[in-house]
Amino acid sequence: MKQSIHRYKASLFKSLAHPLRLAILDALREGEKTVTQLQELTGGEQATISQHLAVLRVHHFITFRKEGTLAYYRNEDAEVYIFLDLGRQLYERQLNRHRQEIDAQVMGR
Amino acid sequence: MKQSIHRYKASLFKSLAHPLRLAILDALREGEKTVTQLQELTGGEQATISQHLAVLRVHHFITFRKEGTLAYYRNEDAEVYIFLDLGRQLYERQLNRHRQEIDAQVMGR
DNA sequence: CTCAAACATTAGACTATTCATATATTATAT
DNA sequence: ATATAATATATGAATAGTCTAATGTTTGAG
Repeated sequence: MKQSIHRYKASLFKSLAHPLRLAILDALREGEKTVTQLQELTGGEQATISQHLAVLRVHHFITFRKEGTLAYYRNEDAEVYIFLDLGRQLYERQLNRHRQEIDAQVMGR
Repeated sequence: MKQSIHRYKASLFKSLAHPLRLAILDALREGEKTVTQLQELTGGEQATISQHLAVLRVHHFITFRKEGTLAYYRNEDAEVYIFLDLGRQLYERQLNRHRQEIDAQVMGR
């Protein structure tokens, strides 16, 4: 049924729809990072980062390996980045459209 | 700053992260639809549909024209569909990975 | 002018997300 | 055995998103 596809797809989008999770994914573009490193790179609290990592793990965007007391997280599917980059194109076009709207309003006065 | 990009991008993803909104966008693939038609196609309540249409409008995914008492909605940026289709590929791969996980567990017993 | 149809908006209840705080857990060092 | 560092998890409060029901608005018909 189409509805269940939409439900699943929506949950996938939802799991990406958070600034900190996007920041984490971006940080992992350049390879493995520990939780502490991600904390420094993104400026989030330890617990908060762990929670967001858990969300990304459940959705198989990332995976990790333990080494001693450290946890090295890494991206699990490079295709996410194609997706995220396309998302970037999308919003850049939308920003332009938005600017044009405002310009039009200003000109119209 | 990167943070504001992540915030904006997250709000964009969030606006797509709802089953009914995805259903609406899918319904609009084949061209203009009135609110009543969208109601029939997606099975949502009138008010609910209108609210979700408003969300999609704010984010410039759709636009509309009025003709008499009818409102004809249509997609505003065809690139959304490239994006949505890529999303589909993403989750299909994840489903497969998930299935493999389960299989591995079953085999391991 | 009045009514009905199509749609939009508002208000409140309900549900889900998020964050911070506190508390586990695990591994290593002493 | 204890202490500490790194990470994870649980809990509750705050916030945001969603739905339903009711009300508004606009248009066209009669």
